[in-house]
Amino acid sequence: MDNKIKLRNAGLRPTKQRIIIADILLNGFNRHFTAENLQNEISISGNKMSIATVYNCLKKFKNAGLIKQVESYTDTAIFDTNNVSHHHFLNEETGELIDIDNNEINLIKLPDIPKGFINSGVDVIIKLKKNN
Amino acid sequence: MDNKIKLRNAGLRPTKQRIIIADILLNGFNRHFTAENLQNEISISGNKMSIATVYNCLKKFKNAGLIKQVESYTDTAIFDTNNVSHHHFLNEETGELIDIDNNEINLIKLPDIPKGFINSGVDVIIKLKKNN
DNA sequence: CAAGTAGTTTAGAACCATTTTAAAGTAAAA
DNA sequence: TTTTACTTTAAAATGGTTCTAAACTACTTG
Ligand SMILES: [Mn+2]
Ligand SMILES: [Mn+2]
Ligand SMILES: [Zn+2]
Ligand SMILES: [Zn+2]
Repeated sequence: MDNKIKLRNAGLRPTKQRIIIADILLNGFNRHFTAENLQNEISISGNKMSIATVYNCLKKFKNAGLIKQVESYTDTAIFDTNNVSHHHFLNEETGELIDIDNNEINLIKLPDIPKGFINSGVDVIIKLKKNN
Repeated sequence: MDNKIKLRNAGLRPTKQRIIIADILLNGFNRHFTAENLQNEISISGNKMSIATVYNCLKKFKNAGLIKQVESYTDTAIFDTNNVSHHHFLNEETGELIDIDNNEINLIKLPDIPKGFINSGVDVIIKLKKNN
C-alpha cells in the first residue's frame, strides 16, 4: 500500500499503528465510526492497539485533514426553555447558542429521503465566528 | 406563582424541588443552560438541590414538554472518512449517519447574522424515522 | 551505519458528565 | 389515617476520553 506515502504527505510519521489504521480507513469507501468501532476492526484485522493510541491517531489524522470528526456542538447536555421547534446560531468560540425562528430559514432544495424512511425534522446550525 | 398549576397541568407532581426549578425556568424568558448552570442558579436563589435531582427534574420537564434538550446526535465521538464539507441524515433509531452532498441542499433564506460575526459554516441534519 | 533526539505507543490512572442504587422522605389516593 | 406510588438524595458506578510517565521507535546527524 502507498498508505505509508499518504501518511508522509500528510506530515505524519508512518508508524506501524498509523499504517494499520490507514489501511482500514483510507480505502476509498466513506464511513462513520467511533474510536471503539475502529479498535474492533483493528482486532479483526489481526492486530492489537491500545485505545489511547486509537484516539491519538484519530486526532492526528483529523488535524492532518485525512478524516473529519462529526461536529457535536455540545460536550454537555444543553437544555432550552424554547420548546417550539427552531434552529440555532452557534458561537464557535464560546459555545453559546442563539435561537433562530423556523420561519427565518427556508430550505428550497432537499435531498431524496432514503427509501423506507420519512423526514422527521430538520436541524440547521449556523456557526458564527468573530468578524475580523 | 401558578407554577404549581403549570406542573399539575403537565402531569407532574408539584414537589418543592420542581417548583423551585419552574420558578427559575418558566418565567417567559428563553434560555439555554446546562444542569450545572441550573444548579448554580438554584444555589443563588437560596436553595440547595442534589445534582441527581436536577437531572431527574430536567428529564421530567423535557418529557412533559415544558423544556427541550438541544439535540446532540452523538453520545460518543464520531469520525468520518469523508473529509469534504457535507451534511447528514440521522437515523433516529440507530444513530446511523448518511452523507448528504452539499449541493443536494439549498438554503434560500438565511437569517441575519448577529452584528460582529460572520457565518463560518452551516450544518444541516435531517432526522429520519421509519415510514409507518 | 552509530548515537542522539524528537516523536509515539502503552497500561493504567484520572477525569467528568451523567446515571444508578438504595434508603429515607413526601404527595396523592384510598 | 393508612397505604401506595412517586421523589429526593448521597454516594457509587459508568463510560467515553484524556493524561501520565515510562518504554519504544522513526528519523536526523555525524
Ligand atoms: Mn474527561
Ligand atoms: Mn457515562
Ligand atoms: Zn434554542
Ligand atoms: Zn459524513
